[in-house]
Amino acid sequence: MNDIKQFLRSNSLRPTKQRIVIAGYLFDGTDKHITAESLSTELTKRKHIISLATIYNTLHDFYENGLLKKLILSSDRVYFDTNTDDHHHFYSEKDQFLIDINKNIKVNGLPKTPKNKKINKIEVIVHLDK
Amino acid sequence: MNDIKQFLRSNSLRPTKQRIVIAGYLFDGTDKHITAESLSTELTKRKHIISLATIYNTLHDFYENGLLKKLILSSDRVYFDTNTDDHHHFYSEKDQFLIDINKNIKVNGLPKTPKNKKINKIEVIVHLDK
DNA sequence: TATCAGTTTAGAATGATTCTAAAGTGTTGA
DNA sequence: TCAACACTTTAGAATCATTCTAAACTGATA
Repeated sequence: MNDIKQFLRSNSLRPTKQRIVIAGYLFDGTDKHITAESLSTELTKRKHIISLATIYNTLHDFYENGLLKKLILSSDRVYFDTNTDDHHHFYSEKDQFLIDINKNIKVNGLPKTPKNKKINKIEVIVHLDK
Repeated sequence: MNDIKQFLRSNSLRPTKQRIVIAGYLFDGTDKHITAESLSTELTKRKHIISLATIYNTLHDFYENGLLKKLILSSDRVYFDTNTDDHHHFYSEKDQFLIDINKNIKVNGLPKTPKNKKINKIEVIVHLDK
């Protein structure tokens, strides 16, 4: 709990009740893929009632501070990933199925980066099913 | 024009006025990345007034019939790509910048596909800037 | 050319996300 | 310890891409 406060502070986030609860859940040591909706459901299940607006704010704040990765996989919801290491994903739209690929993937044969641009990150999505 | 009609028919799409216009624009030989909005703007510029609903319907129909690729890159709009070959993309969210990578990319080191799943496609997105 | 299934369309509805502005709360300095 | 204020939270409204509805229209067929 004080760990969490310190953790938030060290990421320039004021440790409010809500952020402490959310961070406590998200960063419990197990990698998680969540959406605003799924996070809200999970917190409610644990008797922590936090408004959706705050959940959106918090996910955004955590993302902006590098505590979460944002995944754009579907047009109807945004996923966040608590694993912020460089990694990739298996994804099944049909089954809402999302698994990290932590193995070291190599992408070979990339052409020259467009003029005046820098590569920020390379994302590999392995789409399953159809 | 009759080419386009045949083209639509051969893809089990009834060649309506609107579809002919849209297909004529989309499949003119040059690869295009479009959104419903950008397509609407482009058609309006060419004096072809087609309702947004029809534009959405048509993009969806073309996609369902394999004439377009769908690209989920941003949470606030869906891109379609007239290049349906296996290929990848450079993408800059900041600049709404999207370029095909047609070179042969190889992704090495993928782990085993999850049980009972089949790989549908592998998508590589090279994110530029930040 | 009549008929009808497939299409188009205006306008309403949807739903995730963002915005607003008012009330609440960490933090800081004295 | 506490006043003061900047930062947060929140309910509810607003936004906006996309989908839905159901009525009018049209390509295909016989």
